[in-house]
Amino acid sequence: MHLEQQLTTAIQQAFQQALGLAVELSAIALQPTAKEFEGAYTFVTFSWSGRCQQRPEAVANQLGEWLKENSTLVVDFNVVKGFLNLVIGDRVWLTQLSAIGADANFGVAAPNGKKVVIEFSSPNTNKPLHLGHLRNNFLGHAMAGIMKATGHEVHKVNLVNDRGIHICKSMVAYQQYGQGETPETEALKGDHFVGKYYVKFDQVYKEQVAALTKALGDPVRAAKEAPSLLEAQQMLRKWEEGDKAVRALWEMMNGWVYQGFAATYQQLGITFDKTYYESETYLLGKKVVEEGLSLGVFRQEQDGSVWADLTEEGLDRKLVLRADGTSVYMTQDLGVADLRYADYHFDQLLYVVGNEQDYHFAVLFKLMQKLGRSYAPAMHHLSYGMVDLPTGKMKSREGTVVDADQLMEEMVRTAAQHTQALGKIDSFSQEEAAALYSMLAMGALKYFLLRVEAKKRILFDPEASIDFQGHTGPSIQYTHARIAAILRKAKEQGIAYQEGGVADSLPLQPAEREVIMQLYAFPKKLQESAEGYSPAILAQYVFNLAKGYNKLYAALPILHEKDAALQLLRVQLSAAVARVIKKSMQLLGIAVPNKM
RNA sequence: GGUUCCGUAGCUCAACUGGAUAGAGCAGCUGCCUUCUAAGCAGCAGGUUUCAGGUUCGAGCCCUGACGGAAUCACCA
Repeated sequence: MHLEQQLTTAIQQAFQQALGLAVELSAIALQPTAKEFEGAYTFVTFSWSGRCQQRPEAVANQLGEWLKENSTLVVDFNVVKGFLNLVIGDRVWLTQLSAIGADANFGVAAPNGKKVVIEFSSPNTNKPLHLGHLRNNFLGHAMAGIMKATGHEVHKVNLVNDRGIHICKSMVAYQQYGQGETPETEALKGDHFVGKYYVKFDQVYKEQVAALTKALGDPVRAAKEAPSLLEAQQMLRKWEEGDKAVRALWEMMNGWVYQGFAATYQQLGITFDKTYYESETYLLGKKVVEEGLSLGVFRQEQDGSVWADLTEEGLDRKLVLRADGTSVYMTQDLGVADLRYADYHFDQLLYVVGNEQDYHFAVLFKLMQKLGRSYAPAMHHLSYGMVDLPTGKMKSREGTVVDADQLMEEMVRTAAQHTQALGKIDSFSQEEAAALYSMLAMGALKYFLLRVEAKKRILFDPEASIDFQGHTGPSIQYTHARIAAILRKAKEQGIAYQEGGVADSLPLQPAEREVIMQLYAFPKKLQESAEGYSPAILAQYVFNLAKGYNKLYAALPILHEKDAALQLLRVQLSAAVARVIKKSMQLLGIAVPNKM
């Protein structure tokens, strides 16, 4: 049984025996003891003072006495005001370390039979990925790992936004200005090649609007009637009609983009179990709209448009079908939700989408509920803040974006410079070195984006490059490499260690105890991370673990320890830390090296 | 204007869901590599947690109201 459970049960008994009070187990909460006091767990007695008719200190003292006397876990206690600090015996911690070592899958929960679908990435096929997309991808991928490790059956799905007016804009621009160019002739990655025309369209469009505004004296009309826009709209209609030439152009350009995306995903280390395309799903919602009409959930206006009225729920009126019968975003999402459920019968459906769509999802979930979908409560929006620049929001059309491919390239270069300057990997082949640079670059980037709580916006200053020192991915990766070196040497020196079988009668140094406690907290942190849909919790955890280990590393000899039993213990402890660091980072989507 | 989210050290972020003297990293300053990887460790300095009230034994966290920032409220996606 878990230590904390054992302790709360013991405290329950202590209340009964020492104070004659029957207390519910769920009412007893423990917290970690603050660093400046002795002890591992703290029970706060202020709120019990009334029920016990005694001062908090008195309650704490009596509970403490009883626990020290009767609990095998508690070897000592101290009371500060209403805080009862419980000291757990070293034997207990060593036993736990032994158990951690013996469990090859420590922290990973057994399958719980719950099915989770995580939708993330969902790129548009008219432009390359930028830093904001990276946050989405990393969050989705990390959540998938975390949910899997907490026992869920996880399905990662991508819904590619491959149709619509924005795609047609790139197509129009290419048709007019492309002159037979291809990614090959221009030596450009496919997504960047297509993105170039999306930007080109916007330039042309703006010039036309400006000219037209002068001619008409009406900026609103000009914005709607600019020839390039009309062409794009015309192209969208042709696309929907299935016009052969338009479809061929569309397929060719999307094909280029997919090639580019494949390379980017490859470098990101991100994969999907299934990819959906909007071009195949955008019509699905129309049936749901009809169903909603017959149920009275939606209402049709004179002009034929269909609306949902959510004013009673504190939301607004929302369009679900245009007057001309074509779909809007919401129409599509209604249909796709049903499709997801039909495909997976999920217990949870997680949408990783930016907070600019908070309202959209609030409406979507409410509508699914009103439509009587049993799975409506299982839908959740993992909303995250934008990645902003000092100059404001990133805008693809205006070219004010931090391009993902370019950023990764720069970071790989920086990683290479750092590594070469330190000169610790001279024995590496070119390929090995390149793999390491990439691993470190991605570690820095991913950790940078994952360590911040999802809902907060991130400010990224392109002038100040992402660090490789301090509270960063590479510093955690470094800790792993350090331990790996120790373990290699231990083997060379013939120190035969098994991770289980830790001697339980050794005295522990504070640094060792601290690290064991941190290791022990891993499953709990993982659980919190999953329940809170928060990779940041795991990211913070693994940094603290690495920091705790580095402290130990600086304070105590490991292989140089003369006492064989202590030496063995420290090697075993090191091995366990390496394993948990590796696992945590892996769940976050970050690889760790054995040498750097 | 309505709704939602955010506001913590010069900067970037934590704070175990209401607990003890609010902690890390970066930047600045001081030390530590002829013992295991210095991408590390030890230390100094840095705070009226935006402000004003309230609830509570106890508030960065909960409530009310200001102030500042962001998103959204489209027959856009």
